[in-house]
Amino acid sequence: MPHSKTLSSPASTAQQVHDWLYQRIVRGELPPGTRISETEIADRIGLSRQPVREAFIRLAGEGLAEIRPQRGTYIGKISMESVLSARLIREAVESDLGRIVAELRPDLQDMKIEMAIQEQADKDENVVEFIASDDRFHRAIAAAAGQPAVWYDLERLKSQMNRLRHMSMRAFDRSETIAQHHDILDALIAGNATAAETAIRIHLRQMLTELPEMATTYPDYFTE
Amino acid sequence: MPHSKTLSSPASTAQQVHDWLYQRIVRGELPPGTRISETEIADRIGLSRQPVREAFIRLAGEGLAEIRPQRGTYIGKISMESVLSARLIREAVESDLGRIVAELRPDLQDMKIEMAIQEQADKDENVVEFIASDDRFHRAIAAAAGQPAVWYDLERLKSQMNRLRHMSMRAFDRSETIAQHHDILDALIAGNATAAETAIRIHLRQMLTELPEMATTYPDYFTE
DNA sequence: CAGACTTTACTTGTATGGAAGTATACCATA
DNA sequence: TATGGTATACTTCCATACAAGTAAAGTCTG
Repeated sequence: MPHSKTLSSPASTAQQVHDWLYQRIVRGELPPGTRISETEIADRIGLSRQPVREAFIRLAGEGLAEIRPQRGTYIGKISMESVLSARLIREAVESDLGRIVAELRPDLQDMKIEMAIQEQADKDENVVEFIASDDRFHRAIAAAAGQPAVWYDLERLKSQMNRLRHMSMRAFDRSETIAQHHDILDALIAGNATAAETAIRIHLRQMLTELPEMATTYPDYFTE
Repeated sequence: MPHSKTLSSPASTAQQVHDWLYQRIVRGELPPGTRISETEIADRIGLSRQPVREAFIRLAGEGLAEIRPQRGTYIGKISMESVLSARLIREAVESDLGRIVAELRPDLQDMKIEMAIQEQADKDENVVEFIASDDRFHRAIAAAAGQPAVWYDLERLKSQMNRLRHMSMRAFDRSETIAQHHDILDALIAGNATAAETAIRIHLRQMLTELPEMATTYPDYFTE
């Protein structure tokens, strides 16, 4: 859920449908190119088309679905271009945030905890939990830099990348990710801004090598 | 329009309503906090509530409107936090892009043209055209870096900032913006990566001084 | 058999009616 | 006058019906 009602509202039906589909898409349970239908989903969960339709509109706005009028709605394929764009943005932003954190030298207990969670999830081969912890690790960087709102913006871009990772995490080793996270955390704790920036840039460039391999393995899931 | 159907589709009614409202919001014609109603707008433009409603949903997804169930829909106020977040992201990303452009040393004729347009728009006090050219100037940086897709992502973040600028451009002098653009362009042409990064960071930090003044001038338009 | 046409079964888009909830004006009551 | 209950006029939400368009299967014709 990108920014689901943090509290109070019981969440409208349309919102619930959206969140449900969002999770399934990002986790790869609904592969790119899958056809989805307003009526079919509405019947399946016992609703009218209207709330389902509104969920589709939201998903399309997030770039996760493509509505082709009078033709059908499809789970959006992963745009190579937009993933590369999101990656570049993350590298630029998070390396800046890393410098800030290294200079502030705040408490980083949260990040240490996430490291432990990741190591456990790696042993258990629990991919979903591993990625969730990875997200929290990176979010903690923004929070430590005093810029928690930045993460909300990055999160939107990350949705496309997360779809990739749910596919690739089985193929690519998580141990390297963990090692890179350690490098980042060490540099932050040491208060070495330059080392932190370097470690973050290296970490986020990892995808540049993974992406082409993914594209050849699952060519149908990509466009461009 | 964020990424309106680039071609082909005659654009659905809902899409047209969305684009219409989008322009009015970003240009400040619909001030933050304004109440809008499905039925009222539908009646005014001779449509049913459905397409209007769907336009509202899109706008809410872009953070430009706030739908309060059973209470009403309002033009979103400008979140201080999210503007600062967007600003930080732009600084990080565009300074990286600036380094790339300075090293590539591509043709920058487009940007020179925009400079001329800005100077003319300044004389004419044509705020809308000035901001449009400003956008194209920054987009050209991304294009020159070989990363045109990055601009699409930044554009979404910029929508909030543009609302501010349409308000502030009358109050703040455009001449300083033009001077800073010249500094950026000079550094890019000279191929000086460090100077380009510095010039871009200075330019994008401008808002840090403008924002507090705006917030005290129009307190009702902001939250947080 | 090949090809153009027609039918048919889908799809999303729009219109409309009512359901559920909120806020305000009104009015009775102390 | 002040206060609390109640009707009323809104709002968005959901369900349903129909309109417009697409695509593919079937059918007729040469």
